[in-house]
Amino acid sequence: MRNPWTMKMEQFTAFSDMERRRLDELIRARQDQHAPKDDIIADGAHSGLCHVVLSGLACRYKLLPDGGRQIMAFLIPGDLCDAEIFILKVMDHGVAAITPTVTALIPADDMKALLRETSSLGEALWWGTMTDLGVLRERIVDEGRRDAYVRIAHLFYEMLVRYRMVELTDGDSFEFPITQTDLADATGLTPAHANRTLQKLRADRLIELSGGVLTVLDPARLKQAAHFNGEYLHLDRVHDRASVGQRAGDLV
Amino acid sequence: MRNPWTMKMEQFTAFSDMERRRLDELIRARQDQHAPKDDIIADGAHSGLCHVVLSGLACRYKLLPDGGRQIMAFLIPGDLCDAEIFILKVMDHGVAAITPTVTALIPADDMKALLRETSSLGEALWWGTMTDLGVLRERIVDEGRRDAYVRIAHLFYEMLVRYRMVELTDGDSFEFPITQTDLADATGLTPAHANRTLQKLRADRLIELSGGVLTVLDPARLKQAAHFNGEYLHLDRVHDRASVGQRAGDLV
DNA sequence: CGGCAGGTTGAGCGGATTCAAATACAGTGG
DNA sequence: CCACTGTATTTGAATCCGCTCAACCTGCCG
Repeated sequence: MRNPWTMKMEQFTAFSDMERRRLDELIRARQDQHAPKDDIIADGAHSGLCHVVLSGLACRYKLLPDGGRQIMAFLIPGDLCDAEIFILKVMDHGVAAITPTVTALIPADDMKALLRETSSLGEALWWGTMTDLGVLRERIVDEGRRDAYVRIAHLFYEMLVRYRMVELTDGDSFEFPITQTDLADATGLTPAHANRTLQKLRADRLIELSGGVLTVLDPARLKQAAHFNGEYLHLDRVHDRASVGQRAGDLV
Repeated sequence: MRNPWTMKMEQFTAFSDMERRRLDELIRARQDQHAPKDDIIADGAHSGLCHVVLSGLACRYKLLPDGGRQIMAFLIPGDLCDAEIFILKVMDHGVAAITPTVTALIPADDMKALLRETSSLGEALWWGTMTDLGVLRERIVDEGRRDAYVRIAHLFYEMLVRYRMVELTDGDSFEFPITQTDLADATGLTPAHANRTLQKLRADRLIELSGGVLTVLDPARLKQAAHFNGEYLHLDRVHDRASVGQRAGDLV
């Protein structure tokens, strides 16, 4: 059982056994637990530590002067929370746990040392960052030009692909325990309207969402409803892995 | 007169004279001109060349199945169009010229060679990428939680800061020759509504926009109206430069 | 002069919001 | 086992921001 960080990066690059062991060491050395609603990284912080989500669910967010909140990204196992730590002084947003979340803490210096040793990691980090950029751009299209129905459908389909990358899907189901308030904050809707739209998706038999588990009933139809085109996730370089499950690349 | 790329990166890092000369060489070696509406980089392309905007105005965009367009970012002199070229197979969006635009073409291999020579450039590229991420996140807040008035005000104030970084402002004026259609596509509004909102901004004496020149009449009030907090641009590490003009950092 | 792109304006519509109240549900303590 | 509590979800009605679609204007250029 590989750790989700390595697993995600192997969507793009191939590590040697030695590299994999080094990554496992980094992940195992120091970990932290976070309760729901707690900040994993506070806005404005700079700890010198890199955070990788190992289990649970977290989000990047910004608080607004009027008390509102905008969730800019969901972070699932395998995701790096703060690539900016290498270069920037402070975080320009916060990262908070949504469910109980375990993170690995990696000293920035250790990471830099490893980056000098192995170019695969550098490439994988660069790939991860470029993919994050792609995801953000897609979200801008969502909020700018797609209505609530398509927007939520798009988010759900993207999450299906991302969870499959780290082999946390069970068929077309996966644990995604967000509240409708979270969903509203992520999509730029009000909770009331997110609720109504969710009901339409359920009525159309595209998804089921209850008990914190999201089930995609018809991936092909959801993909179509979401106007989803997965190029922005850049899974086209996935190399063959001895994976028992389905491959994320098949969804894009 | 330094080139705008170097100038922008020097907001963050300090180059030696030798590094500056090498950068100038790279910029001068090969350039290209682009007419308005022409693609500088097509969606799906992969040329092995990096593009840096030297003059003019361009945008990142995606076309939608219904014929709509979403502009995800404006690219001004000094901006790198395609950092993804180092690692990804294809572009997941297009870059098009808005006005006649001159770009420098840098072979990815030359760039990589220079990256090995000097760590300053690597840091500056990483900083640029992290800043791009920050800008995208801020745009998500714009479209998700701010109304048309604040959204446009925010865009204009951000552009003021960015233009000042590369010393292309004349006081609080700068050339920003976008059509209202472009503005609408960038903010997720319709041209009609962008027009009405623009008129409110003019009526409130916050800005003037005509003849392709945007003048910020009252930076402090515009900043307030835009709910602008410039942390996400990460100008806090700006080192002292012998700049004759105003400093972008003063605006954030 | 005609054509065209960009800008402006108006009327009517609708998706999403606001605000409120009702309902479901899990956890907790009596 | 059942009230009690707090949180999440659901529903309703009124309202509004921004959209649609259309017409009209302006300046520029061939």
